[in-house]
Amino acid sequence: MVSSRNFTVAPDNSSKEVSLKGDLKSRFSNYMEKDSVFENKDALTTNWRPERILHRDEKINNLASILAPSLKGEDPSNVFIYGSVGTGKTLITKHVTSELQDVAEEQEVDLNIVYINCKMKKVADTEYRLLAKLCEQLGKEVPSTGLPTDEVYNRFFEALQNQKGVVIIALDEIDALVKKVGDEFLYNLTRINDDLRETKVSILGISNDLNFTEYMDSRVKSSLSEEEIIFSPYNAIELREILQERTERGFVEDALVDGVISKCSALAAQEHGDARRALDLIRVAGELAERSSEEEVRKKHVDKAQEKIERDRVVETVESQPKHSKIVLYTILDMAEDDEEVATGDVYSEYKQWCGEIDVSPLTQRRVSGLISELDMLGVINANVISKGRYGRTRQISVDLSESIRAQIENMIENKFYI
DNA sequence: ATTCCACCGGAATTGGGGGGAA
DNA sequence: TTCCCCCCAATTCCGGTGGAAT
Repeated sequence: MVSSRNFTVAPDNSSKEVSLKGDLKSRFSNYMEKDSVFENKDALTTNWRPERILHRDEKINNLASILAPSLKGEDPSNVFIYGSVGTGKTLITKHVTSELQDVAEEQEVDLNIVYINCKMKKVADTEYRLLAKLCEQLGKEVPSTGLPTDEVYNRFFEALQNQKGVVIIALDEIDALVKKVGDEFLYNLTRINDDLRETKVSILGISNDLNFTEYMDSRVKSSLSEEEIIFSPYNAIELREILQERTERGFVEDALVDGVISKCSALAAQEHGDARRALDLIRVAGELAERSSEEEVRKKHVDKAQEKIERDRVVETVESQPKHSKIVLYTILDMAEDDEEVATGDVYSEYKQWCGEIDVSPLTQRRVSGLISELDMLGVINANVISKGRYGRTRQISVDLSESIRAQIENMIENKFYI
């Protein structure tokens, strides 16, 4: 703040600044005047709610009819929605619940719908935080830490008692939370109705994992999946229609060269029929076209977009890893350069060497082993446990990153540790 | 059919940092 | 201030285990 004030007031060498400012100004105004390929970029993001939702009529009706009893003050059955990423689960849930809410308001029915994404880091990714978030949504603030979980649970209960009517709790990405903290909280949630008088709670769980029920206690399973809706992936044709619809809103006319939409849908269809991916591809392709001052989005931009999305994803995940994870990754990158595949033990001894050089005390092998499997799950490296018979079992670690991504990561880590 | 390596991976625990409430 | 809580990385302990070698 201080420095910016100094900068604008500085009286001397003003000529330099003026011209600099002028440059910047003209650059900004150029930017403003330049014909954008985008008409409304929001329409190309996943949280945009299109007025027409394609290829999901059946699911919408299905969910609507399950939740409808709430308008009569009856508690709807608990629902479980399954489907892999980008199949429209969240979109449909938000759509149906907001319509439901509107009708409830018109009819003056007591209905409260709470939507929480359980994967939100530091927000709803533990039992405590989920309950705290639920309280908050029901209008009862709870400190973000400090209290015993029981206490938060009590406050949540009180908040519910003050609601009256039906409360629908939508828990998105619930599989991630259960895998992390177990299913006990769900058991409590499903049984909460037994103790409530005026309020009725029903739960709408959304899971990316189709085999998720296996992680749950059978009692929880049966009460939670009174109703189930399964979302199957979109095929390439459906994806194309969805993109067609969105791009009409998102891009200016004729901004897309023929075949660009098909290309995006085909690529996304290959990757499990993921509509989110398709949208990301075409949006980023547009951004790249715009950045290189072109007025049309071409197929080459889609290729670049795919590379950029992957690079951003990897760089971002690596950046958010703890210190030692980065060091471990660095040693793996270094070793896998000449050796195709490396074993955990090799990585560990090399890792200890690095730690010595940069004056960091090394972690145990157990921990490093854990870090390696985390990096594997994050899709940064590949690791498979194999048996070398007489010579033990270990992970076979390999790196399958494009040269540019790899270089960028190595650079980032080197800068961080002055290697 | 056994042996036995070089780890894997679950579980329990710790320790330091977040923060209540009284 | 004291005592309690939660969170997360990390440690300690330890019971497995696939399959080449014997």
